[in-house]
Amino acid sequence: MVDWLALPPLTALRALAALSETGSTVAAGARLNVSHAAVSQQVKLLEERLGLSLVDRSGRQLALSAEGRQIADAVIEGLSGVETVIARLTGQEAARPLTVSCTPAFAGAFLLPRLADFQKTHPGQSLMIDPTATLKEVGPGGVEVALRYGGGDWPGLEAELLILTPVAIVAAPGLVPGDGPVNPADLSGYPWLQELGTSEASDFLSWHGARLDLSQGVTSLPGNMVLDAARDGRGIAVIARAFAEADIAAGRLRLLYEDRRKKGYYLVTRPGHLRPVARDFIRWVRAQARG
Amino acid sequence: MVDWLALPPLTALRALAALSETGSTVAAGARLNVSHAAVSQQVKLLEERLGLSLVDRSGRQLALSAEGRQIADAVIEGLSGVETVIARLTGQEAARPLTVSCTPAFAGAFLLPRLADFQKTHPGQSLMIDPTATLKEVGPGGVEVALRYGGGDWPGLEAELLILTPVAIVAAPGLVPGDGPVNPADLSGYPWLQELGTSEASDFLSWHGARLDLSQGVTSLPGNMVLDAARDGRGIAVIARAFAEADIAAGRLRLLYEDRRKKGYYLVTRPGHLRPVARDFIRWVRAQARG
DNA sequence: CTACCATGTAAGCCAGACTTACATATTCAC
DNA sequence: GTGAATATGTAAGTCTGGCTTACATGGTAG
Repeated sequence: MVDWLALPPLTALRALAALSETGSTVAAGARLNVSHAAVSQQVKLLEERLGLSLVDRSGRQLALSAEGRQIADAVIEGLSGVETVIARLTGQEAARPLTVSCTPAFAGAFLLPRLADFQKTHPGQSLMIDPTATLKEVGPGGVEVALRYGGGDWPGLEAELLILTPVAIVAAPGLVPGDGPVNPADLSGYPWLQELGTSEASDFLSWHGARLDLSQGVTSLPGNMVLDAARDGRGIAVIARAFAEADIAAGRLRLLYEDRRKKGYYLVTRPGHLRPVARDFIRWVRAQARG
Repeated sequence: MVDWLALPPLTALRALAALSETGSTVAAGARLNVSHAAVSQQVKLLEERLGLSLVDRSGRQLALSAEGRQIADAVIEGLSGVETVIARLTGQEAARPLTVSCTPAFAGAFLLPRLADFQKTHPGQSLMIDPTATLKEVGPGGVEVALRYGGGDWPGLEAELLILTPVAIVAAPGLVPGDGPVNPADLSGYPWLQELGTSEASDFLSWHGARLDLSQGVTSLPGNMVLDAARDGRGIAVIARAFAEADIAAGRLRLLYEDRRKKGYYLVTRPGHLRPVARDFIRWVRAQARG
């Protein structure tokens, strides 16, 4: 147990150590990036504090006394250990790939198609994508950035809105003819489509399930196959509107209903420091979302 | 080789270490005698500096991350080593007897008769007397204080005049009758007396030797026997005047000649810090010399 | 003798370290 | 549920330890 209050000023110990390494106040000052006078005064203060003679001043050049040397050696050894640990940790951290957690929908629709650009604009930075339907634990040493769909209110985490996009119900015009919004409760007798392994649609369905006619079943399909099946008129799709936007605009899909809740894709991080690679990634994702 | 400039602020490292020991900014602050806010800010600065997340802030109470713990452990270990060395050195130094070097004449005439008083007024302090005719090396770890006879100009050392006392030539009035000063060259046919093992008289004799009649020889006697022999008329004594002062005043010895050179007994130390026991001793000797 | 270099000291400056005040969140007891 | 206690963070102001600057002294080399 170190008695912190009894320990002499660390600045003075450091000055003695640098003097020990160099044998000169001028050189020690250069090492510490201070003037020789600062070193001289710190060492003198240390002598007074400890009641020891740490320096032999009988010659023109200073020499450390036996006591001075012992203390300086201990300081150098101690702080050398600290330096080593820090170098190891910051080195590890710098080299470790960034782990990004996101839904498979987002990975497939947004991230993977753009990954080559990130790698081109950020050479040497590596990325690991952890595709999960649920929010993974976010924090140092694991998932550092999550791209999640939701309302942005994850407790203990910081969330920055990336793309505001509600869940939408869409269908091919041929399947559900007509114009304008439809009350979801009126959509009966249709098969439903959702994306396999994501939470966006299933959250919506579990929220609205009591009010929908799901008697014809809900089919879960992976990735873009939901959109394909919807366009082909094989069912009503529940999907994040952003992903259906192009088809809606082109008239291939009709927007039947849009969820009122403000939901979207967020950049989610844990409060605390982010590594440079994480910060780079966040900046890049922002730019990509802005398009 | 520690890269001093790359090392983070030692104050911040210390704050992290104290936080690691306590798990609370408030308790760490108490340990360091600073406010909790100081600890909080230092740790945060350290995180920013290193680009690492050192603390897990997800709960009410702080917990160190794996990295934070590693660094804190290294700091504690390193400074604990420094603390141990310092404790050992200051402990040793405090307990080590003070070594005082002086001429046998001074030891016999001044120091030893008074030693009981020093020991009475400074319980627990121990003294070692190193009686030598010549000036011993003065410095930390060895002779810390010397009581020397001379002109006070020892290079590289600090000298404080204690007793100004020239060398004197004295003799019993019966041996050398008369009154007033005598030219030393006129003292021929007499045997001479000096103190054995001291430098005061022998320095004088070697300085004046060419001008004195030493044909009847120079007898070296220990300690007070010089004064005894002089009083008995067995020879002319060369001695520091201070030691013959009482006999001169009482008329037992006649002052024949007094050296012009300003010489005396000096407290001699090496520049640098003195241990408390050395400082106590010096203070005491001063008081004793003042009478 | 001059120039250069090393160290020490004193005095003034100033930025890092700290305090203080306030805010927010959590926990506990009633 | 409410209020009190406790923990941490943040911002802004304070202050003092650490530093710079200027000067002095001493040693060395040419």
